[in-house]
Amino acid sequence: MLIGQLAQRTGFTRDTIRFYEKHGLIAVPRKARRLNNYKEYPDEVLERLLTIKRIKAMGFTLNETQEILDLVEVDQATCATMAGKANAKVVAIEQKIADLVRLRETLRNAVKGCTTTCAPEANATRCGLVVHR
Amino acid sequence: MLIGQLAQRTGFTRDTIRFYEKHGLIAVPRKARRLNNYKEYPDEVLERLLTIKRIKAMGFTLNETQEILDLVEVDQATCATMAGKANAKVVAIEQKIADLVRLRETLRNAVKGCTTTCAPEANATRCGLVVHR
DNA sequence: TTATACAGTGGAGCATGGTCCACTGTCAAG
DNA sequence: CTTGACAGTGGACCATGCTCCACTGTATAA
Repeated sequence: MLIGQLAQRTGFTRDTIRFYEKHGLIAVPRKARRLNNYKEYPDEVLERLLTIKRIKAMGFTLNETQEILDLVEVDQATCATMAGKANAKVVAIEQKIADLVRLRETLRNAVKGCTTTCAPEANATRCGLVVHR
Repeated sequence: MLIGQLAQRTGFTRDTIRFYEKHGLIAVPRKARRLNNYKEYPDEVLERLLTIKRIKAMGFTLNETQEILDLVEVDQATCATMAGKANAKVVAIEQKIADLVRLRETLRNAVKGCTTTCAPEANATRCGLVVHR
């Protein structure tokens, strides 16, 4: 199928698909061209793009996605390997969540300190939200 | 003081300080040069950098930090304004946290589905972690 | 015939926040 | 007098993931 079809069926834009192609996440066989030089994408590319979509939706970067696809390529993407990668990602996500929660508390405390020590129209340089006390 | 001192006392590297200078977050008066052309940073710059540090630590981007500093500049950084910005940031952070929590659940479910339906050495294309079922 | 929508390529640009580099000048110690 | 640490400038480069652009070729319908 042509790239437009592929775009429609994967939800990726043509530009994105071409971007992935440039970066080696997908590839068209050199001979898969129509007479007019249009690329004829085989169905496996559609499958692969849907796979990329799935993996990306799980929070993996394009590089990580690439690695995973490489493992699939050489048939080394075992359940244990993939579960391990996914679990590592869970840990990373939990770290990020913890960081954000801490940040949120910092902000909340700053707001509290500000609203309890100064009037709304007062200059915020006095309440610790802008300047260190 | 010279940039080295400033770096030491703020924890920013010289490069970062110069980067901030290039981007207008700080500025040295055009005349604040020693005879040897070294910049003589007034104490206000030190204060300003520490302020930047504080604001950044609250999760604001450099652009947002810039905006806040601009408000301070024209004395419009009231407690209400600042508390409002901080609260908006809290909301944004909570959105991010919610996204990450959902992502974590997606991953956990994927792992669970994988580990319950296939043996560790099995090919992960069969368990939904790589390919849509 | 011409407008349009599609296809191809290569490369620039965006946001974010620095980091590093080359090349030059200055100053103090040994 | 040389060495080293510091200062200055301008600009390139990094990761991330696209997005857009120019320029060209092809297919189709009015």
